[in-house]
Amino acid sequence: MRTSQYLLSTLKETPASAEVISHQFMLRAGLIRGVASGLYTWLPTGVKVLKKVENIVREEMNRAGSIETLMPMVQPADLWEESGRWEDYGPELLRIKDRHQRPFVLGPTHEEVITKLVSFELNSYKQLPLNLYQIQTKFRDEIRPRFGVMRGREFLMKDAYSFHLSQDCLEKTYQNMHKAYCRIFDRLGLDYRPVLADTGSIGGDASHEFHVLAESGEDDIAFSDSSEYAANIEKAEALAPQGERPSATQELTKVATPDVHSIDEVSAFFKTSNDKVAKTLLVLGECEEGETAPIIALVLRGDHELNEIKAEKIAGVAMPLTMATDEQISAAAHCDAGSIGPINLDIRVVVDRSVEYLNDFICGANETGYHFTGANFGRDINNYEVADIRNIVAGDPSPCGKGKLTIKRGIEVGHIFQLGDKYAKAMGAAVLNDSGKNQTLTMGCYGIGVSRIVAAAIEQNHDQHGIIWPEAIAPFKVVIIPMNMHKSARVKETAEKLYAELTAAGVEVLIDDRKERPGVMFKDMELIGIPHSIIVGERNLDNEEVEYKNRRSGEKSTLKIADVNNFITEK
RNA sequence: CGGUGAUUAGCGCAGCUUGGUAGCGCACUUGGUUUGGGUCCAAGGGGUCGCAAGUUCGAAUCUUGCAUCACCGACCA
Repeated sequence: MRTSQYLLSTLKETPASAEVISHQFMLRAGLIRGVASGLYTWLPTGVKVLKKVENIVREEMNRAGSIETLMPMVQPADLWEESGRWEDYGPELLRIKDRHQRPFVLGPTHEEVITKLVSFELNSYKQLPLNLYQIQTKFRDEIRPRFGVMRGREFLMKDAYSFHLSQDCLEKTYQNMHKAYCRIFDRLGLDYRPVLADTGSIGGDASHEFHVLAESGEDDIAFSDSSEYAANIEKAEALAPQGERPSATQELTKVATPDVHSIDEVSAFFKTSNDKVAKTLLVLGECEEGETAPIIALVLRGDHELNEIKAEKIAGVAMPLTMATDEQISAAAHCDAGSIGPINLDIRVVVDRSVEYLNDFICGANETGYHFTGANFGRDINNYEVADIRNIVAGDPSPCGKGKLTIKRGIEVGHIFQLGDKYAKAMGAAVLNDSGKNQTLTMGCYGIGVSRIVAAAIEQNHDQHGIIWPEAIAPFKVVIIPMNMHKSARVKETAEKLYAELTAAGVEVLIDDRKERPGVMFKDMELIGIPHSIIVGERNLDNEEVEYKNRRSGEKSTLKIADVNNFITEK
């Protein structure tokens, strides 16, 4: 490709709307342009990268025995009514009508379509297991799109669905997909980790997310420092403290604490630390429609944060988790939010494992402006349940039993999980088994955010000058940068010869044949992040040489012109 | 959806307080100059100042409403 005949579209300045580095470089290097919030046009260079990611995903899915299909983005509403998600999915599902006023949705995912398909196409156990995938555009009407294509509303996704008669068979495919995902991210050249993930409402143990590690990631990942254990913080279990709870040494004492509300204020008032204070949050419990929701108290140590996923899983707690309003708080605890405590509270009380271990702690007295000191379980509080409801913090013991946890940020680029029979049951996907009986299928589903990978790769591979593409997904492998080609016939001739040779050898090569000063070319090519540069200048031609520069290492060397082709081809 | 801020040329911004014919840098075009790290000089083209209403002789500027965008929060297979 010649830059003179290409659409390079680089920007010198960073558009003000781009917050994260990948978004800035994607705009500056001419990979994407915004069209509306969360919607982007992919420019030629961006498309080249996107296609490379897509092809690696496709090759490895094919290799793993998955079969490519393509489903429509626009899906009829009745499929979603059949699965129950027309009601459940919420406003993230974009609902549209056709000219006949018939309702449709823009597909945020394709479980409905694929399961319906399979229910028609499969009749016999002999056709199982089956694993189908597609690489296709999804639309999710995110509340807040951000970070460019990292969280866009329209994005490219690879989604695969597998169908089985037995859990055993599903687990085999699941493991196979796990391996295929590792191969994909290995080939992409990314620093990634498979981590245990929450399975949502489906339950079961088997769900993994694949995270690219980067500071700008939106998820917290917990790692053991001495084992392979890694889990999304939503999922990571906080173990109960070891040993016996220390016994009570103080009397329960009510202390006036005027204008003291937050945990920080409480611990400052009592000149102690947050971990000696219990905070009590009131949430709504489940109830029948029209009834008044019961209120449930969740008690955490002052220095810990509530894990909403864990809290939602407690039987009787409303899903989604809903905090009580001020009115509900004063009705249930007879005080303001800043003075709630578990003592003499006549509602259901769930305390975190770490709280139960406390002795002589401080908590609200359920009377506005008062706190208790010297609170103790067993003596002052007897009616309570214990559960794991907090986020783990760095330094907690690993749930696997080995080592302590550290926390890093990750970008979720893949997610695999075992779906069970939720959709198969709803959409009537069943086959005759070997005893001639109708049997509902069990499913797995496996997603990769293809467009998000492009952004994640940049987050992980850049410097102050621009992108440093991993070799496998670079838009071009090599760029030829001629110095003052329009002045020097020798330079032009050599650059053109190398361009022809490399092109003939099947190398993706870009030649910068613009009439630009060298500095402009260098800056642009570094911004775009092409891994290898060949610089052709008068300076080296007398020796039949050109200069080579590596984008990642910065390493420079001179090459004999005759050796360039082999040198680049072997890279 | 709550909070914050923004909206003036393709991009980055000034002008608004104190109303009076719309500016700067980059990019673009032309000519010259320069040529191994975003040269320099000159001349150009490009904007009904987000939209609507109001105040006023006169509105980018003041008032009101709306829209869009971004950030923080909540939310998120």
